[in-house]
Amino acid sequence: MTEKKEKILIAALELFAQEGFKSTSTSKVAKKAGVSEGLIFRHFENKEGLLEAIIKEGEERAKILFGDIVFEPEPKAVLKKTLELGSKMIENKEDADFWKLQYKMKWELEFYGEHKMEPLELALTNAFTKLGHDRPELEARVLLVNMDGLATRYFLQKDFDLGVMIDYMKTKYGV
Amino acid sequence: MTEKKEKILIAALELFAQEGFKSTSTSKVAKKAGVSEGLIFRHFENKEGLLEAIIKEGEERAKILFGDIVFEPEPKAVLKKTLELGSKMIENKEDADFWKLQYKMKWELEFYGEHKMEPLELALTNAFTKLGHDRPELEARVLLVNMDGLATRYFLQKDFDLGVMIDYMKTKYGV
DNA sequence: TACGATTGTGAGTGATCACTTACTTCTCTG
DNA sequence: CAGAGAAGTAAGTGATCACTCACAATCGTA
Repeated sequence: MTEKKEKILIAALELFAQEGFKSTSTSKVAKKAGVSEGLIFRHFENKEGLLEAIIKEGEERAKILFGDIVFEPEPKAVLKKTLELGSKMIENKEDADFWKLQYKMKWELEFYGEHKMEPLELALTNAFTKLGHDRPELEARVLLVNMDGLATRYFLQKDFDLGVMIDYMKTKYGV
Repeated sequence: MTEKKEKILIAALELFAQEGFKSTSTSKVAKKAGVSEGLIFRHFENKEGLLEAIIKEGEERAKILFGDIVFEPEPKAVLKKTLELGSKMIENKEDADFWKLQYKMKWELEFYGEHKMEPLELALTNAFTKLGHDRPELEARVLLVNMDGLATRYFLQKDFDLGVMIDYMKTKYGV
């Protein structure tokens, strides 16, 4: 990975997360990265290839984040860690940009990457089962739907206080 | 409102909801509506003016939907009707397109129309107060965040069963 | 029916899009 | 240090973009 290739990836992540994929021109990415436009197409097959490279890099982040939850044996700790995912996703600028891009792409490409969430959903279902819930699979889905709602609000509503909401939900779930 | 102007609005709503605002060209709208591209700019100042006209028309829908909840005196009925909003939003194709467009625009333009939700949030806070909740304003926000999550899933996840989720949440809230 | 206003068309406009090409500069290795 | 391959550039390419303009058809009304 050369220095300029890295600059292209970082500039593209930031711009795609801010303005969307289709609305960001390759010339804009090149300008922001401080390279010639042609270089983008030397390193990536096309504009979509650039997006794929960003997503692929980010999926490593997701594996680390989710892994910590999936292998947690204590059911209450599973709930706690899931709720705290929200804070972890935005701990630094590049992470926040990546997760924002993930949500943005869902709407731009109309594709919900449900398979990515499957292990998390299973871990939550398992946790709710252990905690004696009547409909653990629905309870798990409610929690995940809630997380989607929290992400929507956090990324789009300037004054939304994510911390307060997560704390409140923790007390609701008793964790 | 001439017949062709109406056709432009309907075609644009469908295309904007499907492919997004920026990614839909005016020539595509004209083709779908069966009119010349120039006519779009005779009836609307520019492409954004066309979008504004669609949003404005749709806001009447929102007022009707929300009004029924805001003026409901019985607190449990407020919760019930709020949860049932989800089903009402997608009762017919044009309504579903409009609400999908609303969510899509939030992400495309990065602007959460929080003021639109204010009366609903107040009504919910009031309902949770009457029902004796400790933190009614947070409880109201949790419910609205959940609705955002449900919308995200319904519009983006093909196999998402909205009815089951709404029914389950109704039992959770005891309504 | 005459005529002004509105509605509608189709062929433009320059700007910008993703991407290519011809070329130069750097870097690494035998 | 020669030379090959990788990295990088600048100036293009045709296609498509939002939008305009000159003109024609249609309409409401006096």
